[in-house]
Amino acid sequence: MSLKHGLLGLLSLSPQTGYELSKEFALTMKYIWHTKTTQIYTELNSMEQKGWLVSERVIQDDKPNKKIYTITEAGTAEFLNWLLEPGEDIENALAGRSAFLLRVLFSGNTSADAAIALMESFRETCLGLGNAHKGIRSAIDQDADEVGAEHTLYFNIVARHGEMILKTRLEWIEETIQTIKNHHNIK
Amino acid sequence: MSLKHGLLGLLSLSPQTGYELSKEFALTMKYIWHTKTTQIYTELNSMEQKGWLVSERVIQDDKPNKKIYTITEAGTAEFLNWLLEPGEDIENALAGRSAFLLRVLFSGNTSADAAIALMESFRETCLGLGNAHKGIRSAIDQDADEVGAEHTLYFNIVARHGEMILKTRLEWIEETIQTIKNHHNIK
DNA sequence: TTAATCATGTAACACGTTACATGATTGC
DNA sequence: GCAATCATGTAACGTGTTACATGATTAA
Repeated sequence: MSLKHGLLGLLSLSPQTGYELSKEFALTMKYIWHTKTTQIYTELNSMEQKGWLVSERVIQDDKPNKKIYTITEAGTAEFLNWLLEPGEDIENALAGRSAFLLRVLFSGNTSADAAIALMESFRETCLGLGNAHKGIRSAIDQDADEVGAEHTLYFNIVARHGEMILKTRLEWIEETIQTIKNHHNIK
Repeated sequence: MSLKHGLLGLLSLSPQTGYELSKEFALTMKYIWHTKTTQIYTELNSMEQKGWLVSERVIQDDKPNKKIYTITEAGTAEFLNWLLEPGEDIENALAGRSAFLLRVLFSGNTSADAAIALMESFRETCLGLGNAHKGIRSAIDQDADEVGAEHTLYFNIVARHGEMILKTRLEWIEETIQTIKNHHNIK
C-alpha cells in the first residue's frame, strides 16, 4: 500500500502529530489520496510497532495532549526503498475508482434531466476544489524555505497536475451537458 | 460501495458470466474501476445471496462449465435506487489513490534522472491505454444496436472523459520533464 | 450559545489483494 | 511444445470506512 508511505514522506519533512498529518492530507494530498482521520491514527500506531516511527507525548495545558511522531532510520530506509523500487502501481493511476463515473456510465437508465443534474453537482464539486487550489499553492510557497527548493519543485508539479486535470474535467462537463441536450433536443 | 453496483449495471444490460464481466471490466470500465477477477467471483456470490442475482449453471463439453448470472427484480430495484440517490461519492472522483503521484510528490528525495525515468514510464503506460481507446470505442459501436442509443450515448461520454484526461496527462508529462530539466539545467 | 478547532483513539465491519488450486482446448 | 483463452473458485491477509467515545478552548 502507500498510505503508510505517504505518511513516511510527510514525516520525513518534519516530525508531526496525527492531527497535523490529517490536515496535510486535506491539502497537498487532496490531489492524491483521501483518507479518514481515524485511519491515520491506526496507521501511525502500526508504523510505530514496525519500528518506522517513534512517538513522544506532549502534555499541553490549554489544549488536549498530543503525540509527535518522528521517522526512524528504519522508516527512512523503508520509505526510500519504496520510492526507488520499480513499482507496478503506475497503472492504477489511470483508473481510480469513481462512483461518479459509474453513475454517468449507467445514466441511460435515468432521465436527461437527472444526468444533467449529476453533471452540475459534479461541476460544483470541481469548482470547490478550484478554490482550494490557491490555498494549496500558497501553502507550498510558505513552506518553501523550510522544505527546500527540490521538494517545492515536486509539490508544485503535483499541484499543476491537479489543476490541469480539473480544468479538463470542467471542459468535459460543459461539453457533456451540451451533448446530452443535443441528443434529447433540449433548449 | 459500487463494485456491486457496477456489476448490477452491466448485468442489467444482459445476463453474463463472471468471466465475461471480468473482461468487460478490462474494457469500458478501464476508465472507472479496476478490480481483480477473483473479487468479481466473490462479489457475484454475495450478490446472489442478497437476492440481487440468480445464476444458472451451463454444462459445456468443449470448454469449462460456466455460470450465467441474471439480475432479479430486487437487484434492479437496488441498482436504480443507488443510481438515483443523492450520492456523496462525487468528491472521491477528484482524488483517487495514486501511488504514482505520491512518488512524484516525494521525488525530491531522488535524483532528477530518477524522476524523469518515472515520468517516462508513466508516459509508456498512458500511451498503452491510448491504444486501448480505439478498441473501446469500436466495442461501444458494436454493442450500440444491442444496448440502444441512450446507453451508447453515456458510454461514449465516459470514454470521452477518459480520452480527455489521458491527453491532459500526456501534456503534463512533457511539461513536467521540461520543468525538471530546467530546474537542474539539464540539456 | 453554537460551531469550529484542537486532539486522540477503539471496535466492528466492508472491501480489495495475493497466493493458491485446477484443467481442457486452441492457435502459433 | 508453449502460451493464451476459457472458466471458476477459496483462504488469508491487508486496507479503508462507519459508528462510537471524549472533552476543553476560542471565535462569531
